[in-house]
Amino acid sequence: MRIGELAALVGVSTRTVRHYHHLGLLPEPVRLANGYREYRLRDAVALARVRRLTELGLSLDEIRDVLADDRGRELREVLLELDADLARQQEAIGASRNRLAVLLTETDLHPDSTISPDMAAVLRDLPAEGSKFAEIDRELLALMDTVADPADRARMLDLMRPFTEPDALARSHALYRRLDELADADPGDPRVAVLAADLAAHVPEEMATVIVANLDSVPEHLRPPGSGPVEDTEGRRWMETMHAEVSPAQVEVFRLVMILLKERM
Amino acid sequence: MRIGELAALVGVSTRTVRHYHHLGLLPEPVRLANGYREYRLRDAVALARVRRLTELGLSLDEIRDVLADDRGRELREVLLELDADLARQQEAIGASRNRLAVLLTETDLHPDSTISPDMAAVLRDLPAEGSKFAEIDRELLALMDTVADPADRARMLDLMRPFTEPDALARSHALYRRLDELADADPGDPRVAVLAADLAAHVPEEMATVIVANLDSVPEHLRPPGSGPVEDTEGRRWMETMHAEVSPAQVEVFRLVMILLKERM
DNA sequence: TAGAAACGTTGACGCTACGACAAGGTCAAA
DNA sequence: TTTGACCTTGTCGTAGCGTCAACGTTTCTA
Repeated sequence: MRIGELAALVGVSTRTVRHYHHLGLLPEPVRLANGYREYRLRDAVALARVRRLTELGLSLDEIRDVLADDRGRELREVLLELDADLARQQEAIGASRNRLAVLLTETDLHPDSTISPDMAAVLRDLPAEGSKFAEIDRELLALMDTVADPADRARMLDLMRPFTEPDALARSHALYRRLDELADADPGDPRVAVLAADLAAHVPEEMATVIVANLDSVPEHLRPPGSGPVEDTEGRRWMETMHAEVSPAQVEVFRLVMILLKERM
Repeated sequence: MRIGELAALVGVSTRTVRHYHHLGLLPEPVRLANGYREYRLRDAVALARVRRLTELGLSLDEIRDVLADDRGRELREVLLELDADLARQQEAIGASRNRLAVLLTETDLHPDSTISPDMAAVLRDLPAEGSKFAEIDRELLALMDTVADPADRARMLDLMRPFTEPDALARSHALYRRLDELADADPGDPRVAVLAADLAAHVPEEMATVIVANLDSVPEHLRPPGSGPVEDTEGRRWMETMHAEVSPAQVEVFRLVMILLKERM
């Protein structure tokens, strides 16, 4: 029997047979005078054995180990491990399909599959309307939605709910507009302190708690207890990471908001 | 934001980020004077988007297509296809686990996982007892068990059942011994025709039917209607492929058996 | 009997989605 | 000043073969 017949008999390619020779999974048979490999029935049996094991999901390395240790509980252990692995895969696939099912039912409304439907609803209720800072908030929300784990995500959605009510929404946009107006202002501008107070008042109790609890993720220069105007570079760089050009006055607003929220606790 | 922060924020390695740049999944951000990449929030959002899609099981190529065509039913089609694919995988894994479960309960009795438990039982009932031809039959059975599809496998097991009865077994071994005895005999030996007749008589009706129906898988020189002794090389090479050294007399026995089975129809 | 088609041989590169180096340059703290 | 934690590009490795390339052998056909 030559390599093509053998391969056809067992249902693999000749390349596969040679590959198994190369890895030592299948002994090299005798060669004819012309250099062709000459196989016998036992080779077909051995090859079929290897195939069965691969179809069970064993890696070729594992198969080599099994064939080496030949017979014994070694195989049993490998199979048990394999079964556990397959169980995990099944779970993972099931989870993926669940997410897919949700996406597929919602994808007509929101063709962006990279955010959850719940968050998509929130984002729809919080339009940016041309404000740079509103856009930042939207991006932050989208990011946290994809990055946070499900529990945090649910918590965050809870926190955002108050902002989707109509009059809260109107107030938000007024505040965004006042922030945008400070683009060319000085940090000492009288509007800064007023806006900071209004912003802090606009933050619901629960969200304020969360913000204060996470103050250490805010750069040093924006954090209370600090006094005096923010040094330009540091806080500004952080804010600009958030994608927009930020003026010193705007940076100062956020520093004051942080202080006010902290004091409210 | 530098690459390390970005990666940590989204939960991937820096290598992954650079890989996505290389594949064009993520735009290269501006470089600082020192050559470092400087990221902004939008990059984190984009990266998180890619991650979501990979976690859904899309390949990076598919993601690039989705991002290029951006928005639209394109994505929906990909997701539907993906879901079908995952369903297939689930089925395949389920089938594997079923086979594994069977194997794991039977593996104590038969530590060879490459043959089905049913066939293992048949092989246990058909010991070779030192006969070369019995060994060939065993190997053929093992091979067909791993290569054939389930329906054929079940059919084959049915066909083999008569041979596992005690007195059929005894008769089989007597015949195997007589075959072995012809190792050095001449094709014209008087025992040849007698043994062929006894062998043919030993084959149950159903199996004879199957053999005759598949005569075309038997090499030319062993097939009826032929007369006169088999030409040495062809049939012999085929028999030897079956792993044992075969004498011309033994080859002739099989040729006669084929003729007798055909006549019986 | 010649040529083509269908086999066989070895060797090398390609594919996925990065991980793990190497061999450097940059930057902040000790 | 040195150490350590970053950053840069580039290359090799992974699993299980598919798919050439470049060549020799066998077999069928005109």
